[in-house]
Amino acid sequence: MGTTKTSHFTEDQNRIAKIAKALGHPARVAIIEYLLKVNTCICSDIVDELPLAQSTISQHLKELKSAGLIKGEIEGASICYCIDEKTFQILKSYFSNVVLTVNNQKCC
Amino acid sequence: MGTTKTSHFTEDQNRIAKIAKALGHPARVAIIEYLLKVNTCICSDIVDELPLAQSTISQHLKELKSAGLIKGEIEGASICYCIDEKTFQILKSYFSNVVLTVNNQKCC
DNA sequence: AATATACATCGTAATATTGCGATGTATTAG
DNA sequence: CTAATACATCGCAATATTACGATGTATATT
Repeated sequence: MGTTKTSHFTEDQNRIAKIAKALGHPARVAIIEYLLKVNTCICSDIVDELPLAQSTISQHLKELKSAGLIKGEIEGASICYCIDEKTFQILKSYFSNVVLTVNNQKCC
Repeated sequence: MGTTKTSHFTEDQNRIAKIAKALGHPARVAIIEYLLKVNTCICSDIVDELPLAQSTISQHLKELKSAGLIKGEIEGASICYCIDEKTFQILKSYFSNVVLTVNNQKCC
């Protein structure tokens, strides 16, 4: 027990769940919002920005990257992280669709 | 340790994180999609639909409700659950905004 | 009143997440 | 070559999540 029964759900449901899960932590939301604010790709600045240890930030970045929410590119000694637009587009479409569908139905 | 440092982040970041976290499980995504499909509010049907025990479904519904993603209304002996449009509207707006902001910036 | 239906909650086992310090690896600076 | 900078990864402790069966509570049926 304790393990999510991934295989019982559709690929799409698992995909959305994985992306949502990656955003399911305030630090990771904060990282995304920071990346949006600074326009350009930044990396170790995030460690200065957030009240978390470097190793913790690194872990969060790993999760965001693995969910496709950010991209990272080696730039000399440091790594340039930035928003991965495609995945956010998926979220936008997904929720736009949900709202559209809900609009056409009455609720309890 | 092991606890999220909620207090270090903005209310908004915690709110988005909580909603995203609630969607961060394929079973809960499946529940939302099921509710979208059946148009009307349903309840114990979800137990028949998903390969999970009744107690597990009940827990998932509790999380979805606490995040504001669904509403539940007592209807005799059963409870009528349905999508809470407002929260999905928040998500739609949030991600629309992200996509808009990203569009105006170049990346690595 | 007794039973059935529809949930919610409790207890608990297995596993995952969060966070940190310490350590490892690669690039850059001197 | 050495030291510094910029990360990633490891190992651990604390806590949270997932899932289930068992049990509790409320309404509905007989």
